[in-house]
Amino acid sequence: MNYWLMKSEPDVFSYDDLVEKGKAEWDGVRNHAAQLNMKAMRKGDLSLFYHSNIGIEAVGVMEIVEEAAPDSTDETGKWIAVHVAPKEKLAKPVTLKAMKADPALADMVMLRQSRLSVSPLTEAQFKHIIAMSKV
DNA sequence: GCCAACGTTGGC
DNA sequence: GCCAACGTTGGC
Repeated sequence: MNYWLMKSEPDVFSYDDLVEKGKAEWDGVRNHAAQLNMKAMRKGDLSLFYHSNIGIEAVGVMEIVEEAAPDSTDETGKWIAVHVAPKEKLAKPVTLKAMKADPALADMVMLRQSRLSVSPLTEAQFKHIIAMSKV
């Protein structure tokens, strides 16, 4: 099982929007590194849902329910998307500030490459962030 | 194939 | 609104 972190601007698509829909295509990713990460996703993998720009914090956990398939919003046929479903809303959001301040997360890919919209997490990083959300 | 110019993302 | 990081485009 692998762990991921995926970003969305909440005024476009928020975690609550995902909860309302029940299941959604994670489309519109137009970056090769992010695409590679999505291709590596397997059914049952878990991902943090991170709100960029507004909130700037991890707010929930979602599950990959369908592996990479053509992005329905893409007409060129070059890009893929995965489908996700909400799993658990974090009791308390974990802010970027808190993640940056925590030495246990110093190697997080997202912290090192802030513009990457889909990035991997180690199991330890994932569990650490979940623990932070429960304090 | 290199690199300058430009556009976009995302945090502050 | 600004700026850093970084991806893309286009001229050579």
